[in-house]
Amino acid sequence: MFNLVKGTHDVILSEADKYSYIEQTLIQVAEYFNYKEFRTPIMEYSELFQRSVGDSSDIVRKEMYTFLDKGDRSITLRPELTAGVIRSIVNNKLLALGDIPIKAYYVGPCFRYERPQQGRYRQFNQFGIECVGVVSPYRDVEVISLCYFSLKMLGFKSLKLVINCLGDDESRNNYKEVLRNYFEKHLDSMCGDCKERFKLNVLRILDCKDPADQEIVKNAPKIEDYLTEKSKDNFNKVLKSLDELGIEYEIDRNLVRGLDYYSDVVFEFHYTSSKGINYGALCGGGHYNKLIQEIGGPKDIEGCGFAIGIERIASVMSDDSLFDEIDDSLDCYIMPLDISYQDKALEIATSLRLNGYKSDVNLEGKGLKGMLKKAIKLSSKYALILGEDEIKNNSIVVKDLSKETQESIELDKLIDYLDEKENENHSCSCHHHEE
RNA sequence: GCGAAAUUGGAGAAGCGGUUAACUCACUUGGCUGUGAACCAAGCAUUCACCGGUUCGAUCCCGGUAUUUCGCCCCA
Repeated sequence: MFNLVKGTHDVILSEADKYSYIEQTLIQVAEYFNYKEFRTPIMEYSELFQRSVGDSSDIVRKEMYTFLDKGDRSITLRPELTAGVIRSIVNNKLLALGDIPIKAYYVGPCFRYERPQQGRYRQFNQFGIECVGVVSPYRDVEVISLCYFSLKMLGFKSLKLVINCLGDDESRNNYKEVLRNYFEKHLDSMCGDCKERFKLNVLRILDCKDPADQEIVKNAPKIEDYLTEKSKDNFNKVLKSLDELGIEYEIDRNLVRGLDYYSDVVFEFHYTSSKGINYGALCGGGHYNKLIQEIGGPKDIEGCGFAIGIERIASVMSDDSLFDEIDDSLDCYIMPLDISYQDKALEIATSLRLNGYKSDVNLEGKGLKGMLKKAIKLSSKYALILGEDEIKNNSIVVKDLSKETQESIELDKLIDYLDEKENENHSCSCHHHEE
């Protein structure tokens, strides 16, 4: 027996159904917003992530699966999908076609060397979108609302949007300098991580959870006082538009997010269940001004996107019972009572399948009782019994497992019979609804 | 990377330094030779994550390894 590699998990059976359901729902919403699918490689050159995600991020510093291939090239299993998608947009010169904006959605596995926990794995799946070529703050609103509707579609009721504005380059550079001056005075009393953050990316000190440091952060200069007019104006437009869309938000001036490429609008959606359990952030994203250029694309093209962890969503949805019953029932279960009838049973199954009936055949040769049990276990609507008499008369017994009735039907008329029964069922149930 | 706990059949799960590893469910077979339940009978862990140590003897105690879970860190 082999153990799973630490932090990996099998997604199988009903768990796989859940994942499909989540992904299909997300894809559907993205397509309604006119986003197109992008599938990029799982491996990229390491430098791509160093440049985009940023050397100061924890992802690059300690969480990447990086290795040398046989040609001594440094390869990394993607820790997130934005960088690869942007690279692909740049490499394929999509921006040169003047088709701005490029609206991309993506789903797939990502890899981070982290401590695994419930709903958090080293190989995990992300869904996300990127809108590249953003020239209006309302694009940011579109991205946020797409995210919001996706979560609503999945059944999350009480969502809270947490939002902040990091400003454009000019705003941020001004602000960073002021912050550096401020924190420099307090640095001695701050935690080791913060000392490191001070050197790498001073903004991330704002995120620190250490209570003592939070006190210092409280009195730190605020980004809102250093935003350029343009950044401030854009952010206000975004907020106003969110009001109009009825998306409730809370401004958190310390929301920074761990990836270095964000600028201007950054956001997260937080969820609290009806039972009052706070699950924290379900997804996050934001706007980026320089990322495209950083990856070798044209200057002054901006983008916006967000990503959702499928594992995290599935874990929260399971915990909060947000999954509807997923129907994996069977229409027909064919039970040949003797192995010599198995080929006939397969023939019947094929005909049923071609006519749209999800069918399975018992080829394990149990007794009739055992086969019936199996049919029930598979939650089949009908059990089709094929025995000596039926073979002789070229017929089959159709047993309705919910009604506990059965009839012997000529094989030629089997499909017609089932069609009729299905119609009856439908009209029957419709009748009930009308009354 | 740091700290803590856990790991017993297909599943849930008791158990104790000493040879039948309880109980429940599921499953298999038969009673019932072509019909779902119930009942009855029998079967279902040469083994308690793995490796080593202590011991006359280890599922139990000790050490190591693996994985999982929780917290930190972090992230979405």
